[in-house]
Amino acid sequence: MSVQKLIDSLQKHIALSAQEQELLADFLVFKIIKKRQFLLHEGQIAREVAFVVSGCLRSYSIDQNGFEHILQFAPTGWWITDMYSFISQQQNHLNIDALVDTEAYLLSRENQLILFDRIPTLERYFRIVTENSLVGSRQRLIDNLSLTASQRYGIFCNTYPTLIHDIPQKLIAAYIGVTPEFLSKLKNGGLKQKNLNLH
Amino acid sequence: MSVQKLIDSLQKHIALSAQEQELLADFLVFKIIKKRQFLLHEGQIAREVAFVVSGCLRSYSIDQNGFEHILQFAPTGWWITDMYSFISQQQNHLNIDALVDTEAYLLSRENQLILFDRIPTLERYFRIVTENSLVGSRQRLIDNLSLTASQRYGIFCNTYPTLIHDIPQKLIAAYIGVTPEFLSKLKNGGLKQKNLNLH
DNA sequence: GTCATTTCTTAACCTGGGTTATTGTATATG
DNA sequence: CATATACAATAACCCAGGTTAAGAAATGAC
Repeated sequence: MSVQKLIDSLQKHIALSAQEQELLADFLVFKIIKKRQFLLHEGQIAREVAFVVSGCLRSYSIDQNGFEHILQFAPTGWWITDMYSFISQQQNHLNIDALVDTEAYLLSRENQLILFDRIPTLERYFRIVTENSLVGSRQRLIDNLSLTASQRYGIFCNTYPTLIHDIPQKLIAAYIGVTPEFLSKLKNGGLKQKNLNLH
Repeated sequence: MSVQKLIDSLQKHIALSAQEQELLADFLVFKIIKKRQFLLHEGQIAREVAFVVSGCLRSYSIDQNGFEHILQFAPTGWWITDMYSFISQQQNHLNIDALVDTEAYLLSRENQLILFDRIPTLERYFRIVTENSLVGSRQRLIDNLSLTASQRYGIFCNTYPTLIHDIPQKLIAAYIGVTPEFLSKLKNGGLKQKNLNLH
């Protein structure tokens, strides 16, 4: 059973008894999201958070001019949702779809809060995961404020080494914050780049 | 006693018994940070998270070219730390200093983790606060990816209406991600701005 | 008050990255 | 296997925002 992958991920941070594992498993919903299918559409409410067992999801917003901006990639082992909508249960502004055929476990906010009362260490697990996400998000903010597009591309390649070959390049552009044309220029057009030292 | 301000903030999200309040208070350290004094220097370890009772702190990083980029302002009622360093207890990359004379309560990571075991609802409180911070950080990322400097300035004014008049304008520039010169041009130079509709 | 320091404004010029458009190349789908 | 459809590359031109510099205004220290 592939719930095990999720349990394994939890056990890296907390210990769960057999009973607790069962209880948790009862609250999870398994779902297959085919390539290009949506898990969440802008304007809906993000009732669930998803744990990716295989494949890859992404969350992104669409701006006034119709351009996509990718907030997060979620390969195997990652959690993904529209956090704003998930915690407030208000209309979201993000889309979440599958880059390839994907298997995931869904946990609704309602069930999550129930489980927090019954399994306190589960609340600890999500506290830790959220702390880590916050660190990642803030680091990316700093990178966007202080680095050139070329440096951000370098960091992307280090951070998601597997993704580079598996996803269309225009998605990488939408993540690092440039147009596909410019990323192409960066990679091939030679463009003089002074600083490529990553950390 | 000004611990009450902190307790009040907690009680918005969780309920604490009188005993729990006392226990918590025992683990807090009160500190005054004078204007321009540092709470944390790049290269140290962020042993504590700070709750601002009065005044205002900020966290920022300095890039390769010596430019400051502000990650967060923390006026009254906000928590602030270098989250990366705080949770990993590794060397941080942020500076935290006071924009005006500031009073704060400090809670060390060590004590925080002890309290999480003794007062489970406190872990809940920080889980919630961290979730909210993550939402804010991700929204700011999207804003930086999809909006013009002028729009970001508008959002800043809405988000921190009190700060605008209290802090030097160059700090606002360092937050929204432009040079002070360009922000000045934005405000005075007239510059044609098509879109100022905020949301 | 006076001198020094920091902040703000203005202006001329520069550049990283965007826009638009064309052509080429994979990948789907019938 | 042909033909849509999505993706990538290249190039000419454009602009938001950066750079440099120099003076004006505010703030602070004595």
